[in-house]
Amino acid sequence: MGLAKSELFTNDQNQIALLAKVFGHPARVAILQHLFKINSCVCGDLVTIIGLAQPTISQHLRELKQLQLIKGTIEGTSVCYCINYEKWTTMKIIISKFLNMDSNNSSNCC
Amino acid sequence: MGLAKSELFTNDQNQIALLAKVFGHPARVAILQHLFKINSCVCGDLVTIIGLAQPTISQHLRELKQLQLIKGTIEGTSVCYCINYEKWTTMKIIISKFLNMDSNNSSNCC
DNA sequence: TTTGTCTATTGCAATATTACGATTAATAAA
DNA sequence: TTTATTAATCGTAATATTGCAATAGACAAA
Repeated sequence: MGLAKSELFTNDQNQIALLAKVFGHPARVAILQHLFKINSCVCGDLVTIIGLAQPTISQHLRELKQLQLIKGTIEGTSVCYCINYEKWTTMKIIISKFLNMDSNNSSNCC
Repeated sequence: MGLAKSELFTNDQNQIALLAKVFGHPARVAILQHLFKINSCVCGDLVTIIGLAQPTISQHLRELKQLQLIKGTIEGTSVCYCINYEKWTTMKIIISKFLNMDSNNSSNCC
């Protein structure tokens, strides 16, 4: 079907999946890593840095923007992107909570 | 295309994406949460718990097994699944490192 | 052996994702 | 105004994902 049956799952489970999904492509990982590395806005040169076509990068940026993990500011003809640190922190709390499930119990039965 | 151009990215970026992808579906999130919750093997009742058809659950389990995040032990006619704590820890280190990129620099420019 | 139970696999339909060429929209510069 | 630059959107092709019915395979019990 290609469509997840999200009504079967809790809001928490759906939210974790939604956030994780955006990290599920190396281009979006690379974009985020670059934004953190330069620690300021990136205006335009992401296409050159990543190596994918401009519409493709634009599509990946839109997905990151939809989850508000990045912000875009219009600067003349170009657009400057940077990390939305507030949302990044919120996301990190949700994902970390999920990843640290093992801290309670760590006995392996098999 | 539907196919990521993984040759454009580093091994690190591809690995992060690959791991994140498996968490990008609420059913797999729910399966993992259940395995941690009961803290022992689950033999067979995952289909009842999740509410998806048996072949669908089997498919999700296979993806989790491929990344070795879970282990399956044959127990008579049924199969018992449990968390692979070692691999879980390895995965957690990789993802956490990625998520904590913001700890170095946290000044927002826009 | 036969029957029942449980899980994996196969095959397929519906939908999603990825990628990019072509185009559009917006602004800056000439 | 015209031209150039930059990014978003549209349209489309190729591939991936999700979900399930049907089937197969493995084992236990009768």
